[in-house]
Amino acid sequence: MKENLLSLDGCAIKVVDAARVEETRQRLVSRDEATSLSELFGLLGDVNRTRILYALLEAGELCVCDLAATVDMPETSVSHALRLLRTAAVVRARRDGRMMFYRLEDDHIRLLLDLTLQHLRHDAPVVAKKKLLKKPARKGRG
Amino acid sequence: MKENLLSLDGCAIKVVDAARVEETRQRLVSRDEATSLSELFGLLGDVNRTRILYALLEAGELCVCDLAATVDMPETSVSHALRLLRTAAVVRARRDGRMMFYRLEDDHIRLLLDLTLQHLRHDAPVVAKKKLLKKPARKGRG
DNA sequence: TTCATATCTGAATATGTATGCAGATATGAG
DNA sequence: CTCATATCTGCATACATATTCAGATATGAA
Repeated sequence: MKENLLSLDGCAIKVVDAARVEETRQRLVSRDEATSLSELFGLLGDVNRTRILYALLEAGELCVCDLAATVDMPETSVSHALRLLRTAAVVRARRDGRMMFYRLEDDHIRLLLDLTLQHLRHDAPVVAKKKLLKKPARKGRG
Repeated sequence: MKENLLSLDGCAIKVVDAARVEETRQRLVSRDEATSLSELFGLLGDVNRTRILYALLEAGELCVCDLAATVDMPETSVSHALRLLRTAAVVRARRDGRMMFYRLEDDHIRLLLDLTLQHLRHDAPVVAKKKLLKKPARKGRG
């Protein structure tokens, strides 16, 4: 009999390795941190914002209209996207006359984008792209 | 007169630095790559999945029930989350008897999680958390 | 075989989010 | 001042996504 019961907020949950669960729970990121992390990731989880960010990674700094031209999107959409990214301190804005120039906020962001792109290019398609896999087709991945 | 016109798919868009736009467009990640990248980021853009991943980062390997206990979520929710992560090759599953053990797929993922957590902890709150800024309060920014 | 356990899956709904439009704001020129 | 340009913002809707439930599958035990 390996199973144990671990009581969490008054609700008993069956666990196998209670010690490891307890230890992991203590070292786990807090809910607030997890929320912040997921909000950051969520911002990158949109194709248009992603393209904007990688455009900035390549270009260094671009104004809204050039950014819109680069990623081929209406300026309004780019502006909406940039607002979210700016609010989350993923990009930084600088005004020059009537124009706003945007660039990535810091090297953490650049590294994050670069690392993920490397991951993608080395590890092949990340997502099946379709509506998940209709068939499990669990084969060559062992 | 600095402005130029750059024609893209038959639609003229005003740009400031046409050369930089053109160069950036050529070096920009493709749409397919951007889609894959954003899908990966999108997977991390959910608090529950984020907590699951950081739990795996701490624990190394956990079965579904221990994972559920660790992050304090119903097993069904954890299973749903794991399916998405598994499909995207973010986590890897191993069966042992009736149980499935999950761990992070590779070091890219570990590095990504670690880097982002460092970014968060060094750079303070990533997102304002509220409904964006209610007041523009555009004042001291000049 | 039958039963119990651990996990998975599909469907419904409820919530969140992106997109485009219309108008607002900010800056520079005259 | 007025006008034009560059960007921003709020709102509405259309789309996507998380969550939950009920039932399915897979494995082990008897």
